[in-house]
Amino acid sequence: MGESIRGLKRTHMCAELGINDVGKNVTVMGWCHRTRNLGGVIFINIRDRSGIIQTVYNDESDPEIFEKAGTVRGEYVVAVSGVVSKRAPEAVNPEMATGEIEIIAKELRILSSAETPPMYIEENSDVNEVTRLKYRYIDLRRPDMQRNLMLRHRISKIARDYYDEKGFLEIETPMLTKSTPEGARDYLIPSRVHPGKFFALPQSPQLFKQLLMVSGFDRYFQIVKCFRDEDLRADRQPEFTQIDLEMSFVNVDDVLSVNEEFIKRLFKEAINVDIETPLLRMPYKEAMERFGSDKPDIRFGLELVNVSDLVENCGFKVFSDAVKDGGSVRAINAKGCGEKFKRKEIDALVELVKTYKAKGMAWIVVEENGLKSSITKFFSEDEMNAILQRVEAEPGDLICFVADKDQVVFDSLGQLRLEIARKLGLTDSKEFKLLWVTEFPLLEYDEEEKRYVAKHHPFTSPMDEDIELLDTDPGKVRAKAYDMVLNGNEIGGGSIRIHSQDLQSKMFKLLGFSEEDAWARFGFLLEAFKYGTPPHGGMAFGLDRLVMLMAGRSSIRDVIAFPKVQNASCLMSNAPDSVEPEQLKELHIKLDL
RNA sequence: GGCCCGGUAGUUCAGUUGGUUAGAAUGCCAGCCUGUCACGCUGGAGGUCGAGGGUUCGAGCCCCUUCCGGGUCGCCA
Repeated sequence: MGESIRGLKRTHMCAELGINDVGKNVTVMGWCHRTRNLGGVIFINIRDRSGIIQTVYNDESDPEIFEKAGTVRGEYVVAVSGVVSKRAPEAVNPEMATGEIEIIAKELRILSSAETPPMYIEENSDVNEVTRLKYRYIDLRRPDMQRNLMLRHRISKIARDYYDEKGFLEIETPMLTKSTPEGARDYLIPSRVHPGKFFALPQSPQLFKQLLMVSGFDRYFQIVKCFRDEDLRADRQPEFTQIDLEMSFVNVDDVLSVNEEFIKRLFKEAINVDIETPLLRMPYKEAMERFGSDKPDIRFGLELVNVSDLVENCGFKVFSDAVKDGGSVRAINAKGCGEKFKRKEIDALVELVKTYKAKGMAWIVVEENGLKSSITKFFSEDEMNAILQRVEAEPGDLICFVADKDQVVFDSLGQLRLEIARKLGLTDSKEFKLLWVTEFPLLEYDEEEKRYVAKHHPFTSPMDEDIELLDTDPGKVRAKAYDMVLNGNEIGGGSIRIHSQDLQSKMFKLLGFSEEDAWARFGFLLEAFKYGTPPHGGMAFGLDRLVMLMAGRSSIRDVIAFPKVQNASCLMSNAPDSVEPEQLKELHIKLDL
């Protein structure tokens, strides 16, 4: 049981106080961060979300309050009234924001006692994530977690202000929507009123925001939860938040410029980082060829080099066959790594590329007086020299090759490039390199389903100059689609949408939907498009990822108050959980486990 | 669904070739201490070694199964 707060009013947050407040009577309230009992004097550090301040209790001057202070334990919630006083010069704590002052306590109330917490309340504590998430409310007391969520708030606030100023309206779209089988798995919600029928939680407000364009709202945005029932990753949660927006009467340039200005302003106002605009724009094809990724990390080089033409007729069948089978052979020159990396580390890189379906990785260590490699014997001296020249090899370098289908080569070397950069310490989380990746392919061929699927979504507009290819070579069609990429992370993406019915029908046909299928799934949108549709397009930012990167974290769980763990459950609330048979009966659901 | 890593005191970890009563630090409790700030000193309590089974004279350690967590591949229009 705690004491009453009656008669006390908080005057300041702990860390608001400073040297200018000396002499003032103040009241602070917060958690006991730490106590130091020296026998005749007790110090209690009080913590709230602003920070920490030291309060002092003296046996001689006030025995009653001193005795009470002696009973205070960690994480007790207390209210302290007293006088702000300047610390003696030798007692100043330069490590502390409020280290020049302290509160000489006149009144102490214990508002709530506390059991010993299951973890330390301190910056960057490396407590097991199970404990952190089970007791998330305590984990969130840690100063770094509080900063993360305060940064998240600030980012949302800046987004609202910015888009509001640019004429965007925040309009809510439904959470109970219709399942659309394309794309990610939906979270389903059974309908009590309609036995056997289900709502789906939105994977994104895509269709609704397009309808808002049909309605003439012209510019829409929303900070909105989205849901995807897929497996989790360090940067993927089943429920996540997007800054979602859509604009009418625009082309690609219009969308990119309004959003890169947002990012510029966001970085400046939230974390005081200057971003140069306009951002670099790189076509998808170039990103793949140079970086092996559609979300290239351009903080460092280590670019891919195509050596296919040099090895097409060489004696090393792995290389020559790859080229003859329509694939390629590409290399990364890991500068200086021939000297730095031990044989074991190189073997680990070989294992890494195998994860991405490469059958292996050939490598050459360039030494002062020769080459160390198992593949040199397959090449003539001229061939080898041409390769070394192409990759600009110098003594000390490690040259890594992958030969395979282009997609495998890109995937594996793209990941290899990131791994080498990490090992070399080239990825500074305080450095922010942004770019747009543009001209994505409209379609991807799905080997399993034996048909084309939309790379972005089926409403994405093809590029005007490629429309004719829709009939002849759909795989080559580029889309008016774009991603914003930050340090190798996709932080946002969008497209100009199709607003002509003819083109939309053609799209559905390409994707293998019959007219009936298309209408069954997206009829309300197609119907709407009949009644006057402006050209429109938009994008969405992944708020969680954006906050994560701006906070310098490597998991989005660190910027989400109550995240799910890898099996999509909540360790704190134990959701999802079973329900009463009556609830299922009402929903007309029988379990088949 | 696959692969990799992890689970030992409240917390973070150590634990040798399988061998006595499973240790350290920190936290917690008690006592002492009037300027500390990760206060200090002294003492104390605290363990289902994730769970189950097996091998063995003997298992924290070896084997099998399983649960939990993390990373990742697949998946994520």
